[in-house]
Amino acid sequence: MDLSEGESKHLQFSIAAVERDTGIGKDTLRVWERRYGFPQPGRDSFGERSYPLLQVEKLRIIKRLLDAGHRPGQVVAMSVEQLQSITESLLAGPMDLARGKAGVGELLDEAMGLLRTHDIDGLRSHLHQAVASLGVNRFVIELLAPLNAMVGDAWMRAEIQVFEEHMYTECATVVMRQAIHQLTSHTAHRRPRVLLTTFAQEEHAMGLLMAESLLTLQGCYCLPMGVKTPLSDIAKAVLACHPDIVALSFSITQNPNHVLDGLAELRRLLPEQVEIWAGGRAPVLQRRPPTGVTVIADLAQIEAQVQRWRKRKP
Amino acid sequence: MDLSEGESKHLQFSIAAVERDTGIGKDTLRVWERRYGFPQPGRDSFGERSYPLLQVEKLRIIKRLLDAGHRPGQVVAMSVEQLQSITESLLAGPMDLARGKAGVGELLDEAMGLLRTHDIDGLRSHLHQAVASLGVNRFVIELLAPLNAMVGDAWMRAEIQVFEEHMYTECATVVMRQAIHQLTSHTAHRRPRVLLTTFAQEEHAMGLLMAESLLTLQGCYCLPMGVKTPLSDIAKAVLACHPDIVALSFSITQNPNHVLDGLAELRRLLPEQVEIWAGGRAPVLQRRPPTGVTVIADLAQIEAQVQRWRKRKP
DNA sequence: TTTATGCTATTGTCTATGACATATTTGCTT
DNA sequence: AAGCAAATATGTCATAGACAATAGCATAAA
Repeated sequence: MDLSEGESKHLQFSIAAVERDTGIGKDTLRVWERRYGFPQPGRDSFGERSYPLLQVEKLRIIKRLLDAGHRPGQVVAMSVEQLQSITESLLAGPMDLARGKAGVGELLDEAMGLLRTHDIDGLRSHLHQAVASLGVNRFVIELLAPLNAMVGDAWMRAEIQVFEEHMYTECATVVMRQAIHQLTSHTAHRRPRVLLTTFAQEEHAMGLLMAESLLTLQGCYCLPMGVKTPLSDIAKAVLACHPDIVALSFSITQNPNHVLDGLAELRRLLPEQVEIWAGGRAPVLQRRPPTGVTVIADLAQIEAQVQRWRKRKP
Repeated sequence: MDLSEGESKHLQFSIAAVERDTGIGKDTLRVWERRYGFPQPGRDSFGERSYPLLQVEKLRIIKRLLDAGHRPGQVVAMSVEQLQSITESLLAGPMDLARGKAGVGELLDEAMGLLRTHDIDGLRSHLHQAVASLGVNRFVIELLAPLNAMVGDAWMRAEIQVFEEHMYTECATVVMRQAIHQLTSHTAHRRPRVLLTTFAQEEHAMGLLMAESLLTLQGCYCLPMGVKTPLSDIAKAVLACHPDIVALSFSITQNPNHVLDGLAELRRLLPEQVEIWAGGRAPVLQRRPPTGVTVIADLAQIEAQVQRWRKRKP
C-alpha cells in the first residue's frame, strides 16, 4: 500500500520550511535526527527530508521548552504527552502576584479578556483610557508592566498564540508611542541625557518604551536608538551624542552570561563619567549585580535614580 | 559564540557573521569560493574561515548587484574597481529619479545631512514639518520611501554606522506612528480590512508603517501585527480576524527563494477569497511574480489596488 | 551554608565534497 | 522573429566527522 500518493494532501515540509517555521537551523535538525532519533522525516522522491506536520508541531513545542531553559537532550526524545505535561508544570508559576494591587487588577483582567477575544480596537481604547485615568506613571508601572509579564508568561506556556502576542505588542506600542509623544517637551537641553537601547541579541522593545516614558516624565532628554545595537555601535553613539547615561533593557529570555559579559565589556568601552543603567526582567541582574553598572530593579526606581543623578551633578 | 566585537577589532569575520552582514547564505559563500575563487577567506587557529573586512565589503557590493539583476558568474570574480563602475552606472538612474521631483530632492539631501551630523531633534522636526507641508501621501511616497532606500543603500555600502541607521529608523518610526495616529478614524467598519505583517525572517518595520499610513488614508481598516510572524500564525490570525487582505512587506535583503516559497505556502494556507498583497524592495517580486498574489510594485499603487478591490466587492 | 574550581557531557556549528533540481542562456530550426 | 531543445549556471541538500563553547555536577575551600 502506498501512503505517499494517496495522502498527498497531508502537509509535508522541506528542511528549509521547517527551519523557517520553527526557527531551528538546518544543521541542528540534522544533528538532532542523528543523535536523538527525532525528528524522523521521511524522504521525498529526490531523497530529501520531508517532515510531516505532526513532527513540525512537536518541534514547535520543543522550541518553546528550549527557550524556557530546558536542554535538548532531555526533551527532544520525549513523547508529545511528556512534553505537554512539562509545559503544564511551567503553568504552576506565580500569576496572582501582579493582581494584588487594588483596583488595577480588574483593568488587567479586562485587558487580557479583550486580547483573548481578539478585540484589538477594544484593547487599544481600553489602554488609552487607562493612560488618561491613571496617568502615565501609574499606567506604566501598575498596569502595563504586569500586563507585559502576564502576556510573556502566557506565551511561554502556550496559552496564547504568537499572533495574539504580536497584536498585543502592536497595541501597547501604539499607546506608549502616543503617550511619549504627548509628554515630550521641546526644550532640548534637559538633563540628564539618556541614550536608550538594547544589546544585539535583544528583540523586545516594550521595556525601552516604558523606560523612555518614565524618563521623559522626569524631564530627562531621551535618545532612543531602538533594539539590537551591537556593543561597538553603542560606544560610537556615545561618542557622537555624549549622553550622561546609557540605559539598557533586558528581557527574561537573555542568556545570563551574555548579559554580564556584555555589560562588563561596555563598561570598558565607555568613558567613566557615563553611567550605565540596566533594567528589565532578566533575573541575573538582581542575583549577580555587575560592577560599574546601576541596576534598575524596578521601573518605579527610575524616579529615585534620576534624582540621585541630579544631586550628584550640579 | 557571538563575538562580533572581537571580530570587528581584528577586522575578521566568521562565516556566520558574514551571512548575517551580507545576507548571503553559508552554503553559497562556500560554493562561490569553490567555483569562482572568491571570497578567499583565511583560516583561524581552528581551521575555520576568517573573512577580512575588505572581502566582506566587496561581498556587500556584489549582493547589491545581484539584487539589481546581475548574475554571480559575471560579478563574483570581478575586481572591486569593475564592481564600482557597474554600481555607479546602476546608481545614476533611480537616485536622480527620486531627486528629480521638484523641491523634494532638497528635503532628501537635508535629511541625510541632519542624519550625518547626528542632529536627531533636527531630523525629527524636519520630517514632522515635511508631513505637514507635503501631506501624508506625498511625504511617504516622495520623501520617506526614497530616504529609506538611500539609508539602506548607504548601510549596504557601509557608508553609515549601524547606530546612525538605528537613529534614523527610530526617528522615522516616531514620525510615521504620529502621522498614522492622526489619520486613524474611529469608525470601525471600514473596508477592506487589511492585516499587515511580515514573514518570520523580516526585521524591517518601516515598509509596514508606510503601507499602513497609505491604507488608512484610503479609508481601509488596518490590523497591524508587527514584524516576524510565522506563516502558521498568519493563517491563525486570518481565521481569528477575517481580514479581506493580508499585506506583506519584503525588504531587499530577503532571500528570493524564501520569499517565493513562503508566499506559495501562505496562498495554500489561506482561504481563496482572502487576497495576498506583497510589496517592498525585494526584487524577486517583480522579476518572478508569484501566482495568486497581488504584487504592489510601488507604494503609489496602493490607492489603485484599493479602488480595484472596492469595485470587485459590492 | 555558600562560593570557587575543575572535570565531563552536551550541543551547536563548522568542515569537505558530491549530487542534482531549477533557472537562465545559448544555439538551432522553423 | 519566434519557438524549442540543449547546455550552463546556481543554490540547496546530503553525508559524516571534528571540535569549541556551554552547562551541569562533583569536589574542595571559605
